[in-house]
Amino acid sequence: MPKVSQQYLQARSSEILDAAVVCFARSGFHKATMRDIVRESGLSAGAIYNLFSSKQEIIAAIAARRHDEERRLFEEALKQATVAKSLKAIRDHFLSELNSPKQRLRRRVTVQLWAEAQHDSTLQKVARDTFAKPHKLLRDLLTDWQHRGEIARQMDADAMARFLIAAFHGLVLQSEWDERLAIKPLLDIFDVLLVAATRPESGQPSDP
Amino acid sequence: MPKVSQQYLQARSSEILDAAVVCFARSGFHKATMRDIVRESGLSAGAIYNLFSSKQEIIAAIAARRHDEERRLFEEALKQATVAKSLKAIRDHFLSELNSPKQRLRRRVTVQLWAEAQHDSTLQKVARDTFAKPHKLLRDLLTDWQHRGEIARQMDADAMARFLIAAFHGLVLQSEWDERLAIKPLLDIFDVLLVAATRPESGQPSDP
Amino acid sequence: MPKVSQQYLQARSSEILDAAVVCFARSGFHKATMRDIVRESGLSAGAIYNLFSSKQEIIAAIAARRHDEERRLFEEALKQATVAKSLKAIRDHFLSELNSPKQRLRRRVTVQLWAEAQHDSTLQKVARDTFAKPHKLLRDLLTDWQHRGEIARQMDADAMARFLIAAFHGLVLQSEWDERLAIKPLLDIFDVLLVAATRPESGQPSDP
Amino acid sequence: MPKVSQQYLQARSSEILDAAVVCFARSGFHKATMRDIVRESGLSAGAIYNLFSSKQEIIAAIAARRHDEERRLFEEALKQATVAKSLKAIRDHFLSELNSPKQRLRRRVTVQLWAEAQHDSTLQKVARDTFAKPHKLLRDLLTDWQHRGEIARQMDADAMARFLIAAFHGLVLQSEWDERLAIKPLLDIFDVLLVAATRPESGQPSDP
DNA sequence: AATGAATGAGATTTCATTCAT
DNA sequence: CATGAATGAAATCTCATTCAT
Repeated sequence: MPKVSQQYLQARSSEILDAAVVCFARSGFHKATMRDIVRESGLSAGAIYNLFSSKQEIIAAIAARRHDEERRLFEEALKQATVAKSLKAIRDHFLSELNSPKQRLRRRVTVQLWAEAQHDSTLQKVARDTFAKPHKLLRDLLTDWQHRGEIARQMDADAMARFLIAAFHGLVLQSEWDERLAIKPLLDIFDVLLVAATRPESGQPSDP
Repeated sequence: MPKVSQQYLQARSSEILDAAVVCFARSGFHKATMRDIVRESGLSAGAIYNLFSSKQEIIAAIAARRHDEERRLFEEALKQATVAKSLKAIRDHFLSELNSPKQRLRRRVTVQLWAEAQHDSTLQKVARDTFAKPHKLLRDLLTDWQHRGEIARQMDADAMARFLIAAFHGLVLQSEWDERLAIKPLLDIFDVLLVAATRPESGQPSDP
Repeated sequence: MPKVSQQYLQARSSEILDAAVVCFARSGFHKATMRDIVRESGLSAGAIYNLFSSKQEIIAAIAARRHDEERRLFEEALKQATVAKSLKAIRDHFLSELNSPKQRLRRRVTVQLWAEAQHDSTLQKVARDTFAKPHKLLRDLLTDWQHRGEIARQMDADAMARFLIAAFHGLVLQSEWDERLAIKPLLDIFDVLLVAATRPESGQPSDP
Repeated sequence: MPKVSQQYLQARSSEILDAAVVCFARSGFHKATMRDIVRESGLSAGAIYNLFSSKQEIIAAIAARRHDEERRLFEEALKQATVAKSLKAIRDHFLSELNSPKQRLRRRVTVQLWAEAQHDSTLQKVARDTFAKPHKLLRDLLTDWQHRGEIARQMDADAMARFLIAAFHGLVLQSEWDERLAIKPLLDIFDVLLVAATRPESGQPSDP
């Protein structure tokens, strides 16, 4: 007979992570103290250390949670009927998230994870995967499109996928620097890029 | 009549910042200690504190230096004879920097500055400016192109500039995650996007 | 339901203050280090900082404790049946304390508090109060005596109270400079002053 | 041939001590830094260290200067024609100094010297002497008076001198705590005490 | 299981003093 | 002699983590 249900533990863990995200978004990984997280979560230090063996592990758990969400999101998008619709779903998700106040904390912590991953091999692995998996899915989507002939064959799908994801990441930063980032024009730019890719002749870029 | 020349002090400051960048790139702003910087610089703690009144101020000075370099770089690019050449200079600079080992430390610290700026108003201001100035210059460059009729008028120059810079920033992250990021395909993608912009629905080809 | 009782915390605080007094008496506020206090108290740095948020706050707590003791002491003295007995109690307390070795540490720290209060507004307030309350009580005691006609009406009770307290304070210094200060002759001088006050020019002898 | 005249050095030393007194009065011995004194004096660190080999030595020189002034003052007072006039001169000097704004810095530093002397044997010696010499002179003055029969023989001249000096010292503290200390009533109290001493019968104190 | 007081290594910063120029 | 940049020992305080209750 388990002392507490698995479910209870998971809920408890989740609460802790939520509290930690609030603290980290507010003060950063290093300025936020365990005491802050204790206070924010309403639990005790001991209770937290029963579920996470260190502050670093809390950060890792946040990163892992992010990773899962990202993966699920891409998987959802890929269920669309056509490649075009899938791309549109991805586009819409990322861009609309950009100035959702509800996602603000999440975005702030994401930027910190990029920095922290430089010096923590666990986070590094998660960060790489969080990029690699969507990158692969997006690349395959574009490749699929190419094979169907709807997109220039000479277009490098891998690079295009990289480029799109890079832009999404860069826009996360811009949403930090500019509270009221206009999304609509960015949606259009995104489309321009994809439309460009669908014009075979554009595959041979001119010298701008 | 100062005992030591302005030039000497500037050189000394610069040495300190270089040492600090090495330490910060290696361990991160928070795990790198002042003692590390003292050791790396070969100076004494006091000598450093004569020029910078806190660790945070060293970080701010690194950010300011970055800001200046970025600005100078864009100004150089804008001296090119044509808009197309200016864009090419910018593209080449950013993309070639991406896997220059010499710039590796710099890139790592840049990512940390993004995170740190969230909780330090001085850095925040510098970060915003470091984005805003290039953004404005690039936007004006594209607008200029539009006015000359070499680019579709319905293209939103502001958003396009944002998007390009976002991609550069995002690629800085990817260069962290993938040591051997292939640059050539990305150069091509960049061109595709610009070509796309020059080939509006009206189908009028742009300046080659 | 606190994990440790209020009483326990108070006892712990008191131990820390005792240890601090030993260190401060030995080396002075500035030459005594927190490490000294940690060692002397047998606790850890963290345990001390849980109860006092800075070294300065420890000093303030010592001053406050002194203030309370002084107040209590005067209140005790005032419970005596007659004004004359109250004055005698006060006189005896202050003068006998002067070369009590047990109070030696306390006296040394008192002198330091006078100096420290010049540059710390919290201590300044406490120092002022520690003087003002006894001064008021003593003044009122003397005034009471005047109203009963047992002391010359032209005597300035406020100034007399000031003068007596000044002498007590000055003798604290002398006890520093002269380890074997003779108390008896000072008791006599004190009485002379009071007797003088009771024999105004009108030559009416006072209450014996 | 002396590089610089003796006189010049003395003037320079004096300037340094003046600057130091300003700094010490403002911030206390420990919070005032050598850099503060350098700035206040308008000299360089090296120039100061040529004349004083340490900060502690500057403090000692301030104490010594005080000592000399005090001694000179008493010697002046003793030149008066009668004992009564000498006492009056001493009384007037000390009490009038109490709220002279010009002497304010001096008084503040005096209090600090009392504290500092506890942990510096050089200062301790000076402090003791600064008390002992006036004490002896005052005691002898009172004894002289006794021998002339103008004061009760059973009065303890030593204790009376101690008591008076104690009161002067205590009033220095009160002038710190009460910016507008009224002097006149204190002058009167002082006189009452001396008058009491001149009444032989008061030598046998009653029990107050 | 839960609690939160205690731990103590280690971080940043200061500042009296020196000495090359 | 004067200067003031450099030194570096040492001080205060923090905070992730533990463990007796």
